[in-house]
Amino acid sequence: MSDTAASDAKIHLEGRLEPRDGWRAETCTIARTLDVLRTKSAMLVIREAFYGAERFDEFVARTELSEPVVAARLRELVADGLLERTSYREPGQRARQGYALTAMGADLFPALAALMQWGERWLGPSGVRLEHHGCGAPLTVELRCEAGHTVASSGDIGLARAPRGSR
Amino acid sequence: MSDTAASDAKIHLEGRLEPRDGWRAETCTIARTLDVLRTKSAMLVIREAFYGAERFDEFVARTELSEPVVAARLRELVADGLLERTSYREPGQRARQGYALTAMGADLFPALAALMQWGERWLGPSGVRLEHHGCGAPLTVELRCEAGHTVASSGDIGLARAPRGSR
DNA sequence: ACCCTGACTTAGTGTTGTCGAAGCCAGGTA
DNA sequence: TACCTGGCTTCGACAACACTAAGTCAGGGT
Repeated sequence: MSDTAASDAKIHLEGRLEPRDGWRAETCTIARTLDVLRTKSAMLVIREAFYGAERFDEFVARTELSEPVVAARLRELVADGLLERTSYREPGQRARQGYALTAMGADLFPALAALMQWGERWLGPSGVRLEHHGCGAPLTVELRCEAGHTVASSGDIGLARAPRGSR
Repeated sequence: MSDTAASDAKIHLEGRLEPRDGWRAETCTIARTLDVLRTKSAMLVIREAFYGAERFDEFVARTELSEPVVAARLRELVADGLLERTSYREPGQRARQGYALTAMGADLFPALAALMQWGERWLGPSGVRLEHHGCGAPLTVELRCEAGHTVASSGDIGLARAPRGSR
């Protein structure tokens, strides 16, 4: 556990991310994001895409979901732009279809990694971990501000109205 | 968007996080984590806890969920150790109950922030953003390895069996 | 020409999540 | 003491999600 969390129990965002009110569900990015990742099964499909699954069967076997569910999720995720269809041909086989993450889908990686990190920390180790290719050091997800500070935990974070037109 | 993503479209974890097989659903941290965050409504409740909600009504009003659902999620999240009951008394009022994030719950912040960041990037801006208290600079979620490198995207990441007994 | 395999779809059914409306209880205020 | 408010719980109905089992279809191999 160490330094990061647990040093400050009972935080609930001091300063409270005040300007809550006035921007509700329609606006909220988290709600909108959860609408795209509709369900748990979608997350599992995406997880397997990261783990390298490409073919329908692989998704079915590895997610341990039923075929209809996998088919539905793949269709939706393609429609939403997280995955795209690819086709490939193994020698002596007919052309087959596969699925690959788009840039949009691949960019979910930090979120997946954050969930993974939380699970490792609080639900116990799983026996696998992410590491940086090349240097082999374990990966962590961190919050940093553009001024370069590493932000410890939810303590000193504020919610601000974004300056209009800023990305 | 800049440098981080989209520079490398169509990645699906090069190197493919190979050792997939042999560790399945029971083991997988992501699946276990999603079991705790059962449903979308649980995430919304946690989101509001971060935004400073403490009282039952606040959760109901702000999550826009029904009372029975909020009651059920709060009960479960308390049972799972993400929230804890508090009691407080406003002057001239009777003692009331509230809910606050525990260290375990608060530690989910990076995951929420990562989802938020993804949503802002790919689903369009919402008008709010997170910033570092004190310095006021916007926050980002980053993957870094312990050797200090910032890892661009899912490109150069590997999955390794964790050395036994490591945290 | 026939069979096989991969990639799905369709049909029927059970489970889980959510909702609105209403009810209940405890502690304060009037 | 009677009423009000916050914080729930109960009820009945509905929609979303998942599962099993079976069927379809296209292309290759034999």
